[in-house]
Amino acid sequence: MKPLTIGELSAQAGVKIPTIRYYESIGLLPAPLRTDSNRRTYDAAAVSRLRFIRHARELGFEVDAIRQLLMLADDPAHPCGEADALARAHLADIESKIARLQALRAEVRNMVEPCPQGQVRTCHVIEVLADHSHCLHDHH
Amino acid sequence: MKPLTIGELSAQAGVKIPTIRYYESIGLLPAPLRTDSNRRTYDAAAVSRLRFIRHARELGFEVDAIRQLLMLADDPAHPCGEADALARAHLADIESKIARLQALRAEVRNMVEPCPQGQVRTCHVIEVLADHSHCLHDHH
DNA sequence: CTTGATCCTCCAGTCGCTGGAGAATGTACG
DNA sequence: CGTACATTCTCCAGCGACTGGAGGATCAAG
Repeated sequence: MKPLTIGELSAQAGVKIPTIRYYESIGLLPAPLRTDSNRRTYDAAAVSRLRFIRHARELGFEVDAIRQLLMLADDPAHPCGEADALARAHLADIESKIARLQALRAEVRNMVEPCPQGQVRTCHVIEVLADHSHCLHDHH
Repeated sequence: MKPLTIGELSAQAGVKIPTIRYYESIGLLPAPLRTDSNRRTYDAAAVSRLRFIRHARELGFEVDAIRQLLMLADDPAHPCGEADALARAHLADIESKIARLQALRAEVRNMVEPCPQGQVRTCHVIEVLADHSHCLHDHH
């Protein structure tokens, strides 16, 4: 197969060119071969790897977690438990984010709803922000 | 009232000292008076303002939004609609974040659950990440 | 008077990119 | 073959919202 330019890799994987170079610089992508004129050349494996990275990023995995997942993926004989543990930790993280955002939504709703569209002097939004005791919860 | 040091302000408002200086540098907090030996001195109004900022940050408002809210709060005769609009925009943002995280949670659950604890070769986590087509949705 | 806490400024780092400058190539058209 | 334009290269700076360290000055207590 003929090798790909960075632009083609970018198009095929859906990742911007500067981001590809950034991933290389932090060691997520291996440094590719270069042409005589110093341009990066990629093969199909690079497309897969970059898609893997992109997908994991879209799912909210941090770069360090992706680094571990890639190492695991590179070793097919490796027991699955570690990848599973990473994903489960990520799931727990997502769930706590959801819970916090839901509490937050309740606060902000409480802030917005009784606003009588008057002046700032009597505005519930400003008042709530100025005084924490108007909050539904105080754990934040 | 006797003025506060930056450390006292920090303790009373629950905001770290470097963060206070940072807020001053970006114009969220006005530059305070200084002692003869160049130390910052604050009054009770600074505590309120900083608490307002902290509270808004905890509720996830961005600094730019807080800047606007502060200007509104500083002008009691101002109509309430703008503060309300800011809060409502923020509410919509929170709701979309929750929706995205819930979709994400479904993906990651789908990734984790059927994992038979075998080897990476057959690991669902790795497989899903490597191939987007295993996803429940493809809008991400 | 000494010790340790607090404060000052400045600068660099965090994370995950993003984009610009300026130079060197590659490609397409006439 | 020349010219124009697209693409790529490296390096560096910036985003947001802090955080922390270095190195020095000053304060408060014993």
